Amino acid sequence: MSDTVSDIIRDKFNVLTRAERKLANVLLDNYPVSGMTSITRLAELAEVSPPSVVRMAQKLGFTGFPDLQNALRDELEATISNPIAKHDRWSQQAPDTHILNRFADAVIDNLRQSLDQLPPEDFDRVSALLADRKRAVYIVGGRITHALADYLFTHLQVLRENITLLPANSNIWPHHVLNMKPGDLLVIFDIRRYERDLINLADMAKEQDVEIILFTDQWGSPVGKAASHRFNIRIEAPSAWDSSVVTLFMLEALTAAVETRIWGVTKSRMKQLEALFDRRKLFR
Amino acid sequence: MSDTVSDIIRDKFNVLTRAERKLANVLLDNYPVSGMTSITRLAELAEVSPPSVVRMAQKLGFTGFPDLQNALRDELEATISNPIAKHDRWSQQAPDTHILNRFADAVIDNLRQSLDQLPPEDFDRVSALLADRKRAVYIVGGRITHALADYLFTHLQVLRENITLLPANSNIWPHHVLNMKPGDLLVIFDIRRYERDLINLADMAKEQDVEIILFTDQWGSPVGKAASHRFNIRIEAPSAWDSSVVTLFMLEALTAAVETRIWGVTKSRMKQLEALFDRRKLFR
DNA sequence: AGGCCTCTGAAACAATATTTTCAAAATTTG
DNA sequence: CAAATTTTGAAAATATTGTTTCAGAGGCCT
Repeated sequence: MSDTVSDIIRDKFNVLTRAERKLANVLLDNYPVSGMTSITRLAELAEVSPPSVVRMAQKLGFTGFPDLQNALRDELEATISNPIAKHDRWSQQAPDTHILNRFADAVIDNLRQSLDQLPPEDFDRVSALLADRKRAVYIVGGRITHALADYLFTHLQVLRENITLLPANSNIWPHHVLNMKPGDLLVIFDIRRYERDLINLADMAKEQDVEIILFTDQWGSPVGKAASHRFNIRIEAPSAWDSSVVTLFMLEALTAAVETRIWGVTKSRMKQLEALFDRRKLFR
Repeated sequence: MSDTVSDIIRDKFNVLTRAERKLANVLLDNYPVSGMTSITRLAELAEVSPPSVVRMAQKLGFTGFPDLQNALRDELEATISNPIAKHDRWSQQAPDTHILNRFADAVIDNLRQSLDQLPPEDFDRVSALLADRKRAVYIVGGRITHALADYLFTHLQVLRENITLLPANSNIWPHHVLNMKPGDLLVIFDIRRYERDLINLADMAKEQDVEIILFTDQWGSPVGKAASHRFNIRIEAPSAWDSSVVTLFMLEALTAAVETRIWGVTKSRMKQLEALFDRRKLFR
């Protein structure tokens, strides 16, 4: 890799003129952000004239000031960007363009950006709610997200009692709303295309003072208005569909957090479950 | 201290328009360096017009684009000049030890190792099999993996005809075996604890010359003996359970690969599906 | 399906930024 | 010390960026 701008400046410092050295000092001080202004302000800052800035840029080997500025920005980007985003190839054996690698890129990007947007306190608040055993939990998904709802249900059900998975058929949702008490939780999955029935359900539940936890995409389902907690998850993928990978990630992390909070309860439930399985000889 | 630009963007994300959201995404991706270019290049990057950039800047409360850019630069300076602040953006929000970060580490590790172990040719062979419309596809999962089976089913069903999801109840599996013809495919999910009924099912299917595709963990389900294709996936997680995230990743990548192979068929099926949905007014 | 409304980008325009020119100031050299 | 040389910034020229206007596109509602 070639030299950084600061390397070049230090290299050529002794052939710089008085005005140019003033500039060099300003650039190196608070590097490289100080170089991210206009040539005019940089000149003012160094108390030299704009032409001096141009001359120095050219002396350092750039075609002009914008060229130097681009170099600075690229360096900055390399410094700041996340190390996890920088990988060579996921599957060393497959070419970059193989769907596996393209998918891996997309998913990691989604993960990084989703985490970036999620304040940990929000996450903690939701895990606390789910760990509150006085609150019944209802879970519902849409056409595609039904499998995710199912997954969360399967896991939460082991952790604690009072978990209900609403059926796919929306006709009988009102029956379940009937059972909901104030303070209960309704976990809704709604990813574009947003489903009409889910909005109705959310509104009905809201009227009963049920707290709604929503998993949606970065654009945000209209259910968001009724929700008290919202996870906006990036779902982009090199495919005709969206990716649910990061959503599943959130569910697992959430499950793990709840598990930690009520480990006493969970532990004894898991033991009991083991015993039941043993009696049925379900596993080998 | 006042809000950062990224806070403002997230706050107002739901009142942003389509073009503005594209921009917001570009800005938040590689934040805040991506905002340090000219308005023209930023617009190009987000594939919107320069005026949209100005409008968004004003919507966010700045007088214009330069004003927003100054705010970004000030933030950048504050971040960089503070030696204690980590440049790692994940940990800016959550400490390293937060379950979210630990989970993310684990998942990325799982992904890397799973991809390393998977010869791309194997992956391609399986996607070719699933794209072969002469073969019927049966899908079955266990207690935990049932949701994954469901997910694969939902997606494959749109791609092509002749997909069947076996019910959770193993009593009626033999009925389905009865229908399987030589060359048909049986996709089995079996992750520890391996389930007894799945082995029986695999054996029965094998006797009918059905090709078995197995998704399992790094230790390998006993179904592996009967399987002609096997995905060994890392499933470790900082939790009492295993993680299904990478398995879901594989399913999505596989779906995307199949989709590419039979795009002609898939496209017309998707169109038809859209029309059916429209008639039902399922979505808003 | 049609009308209303919001959103969007092309193009014109305005404001800056960057570069060039050139003469004066500073520095070096004999 | 004065002439030659280099360096410098004011000002003009040029290039680019940022903003406004406005007509048409596209979405949303009835």
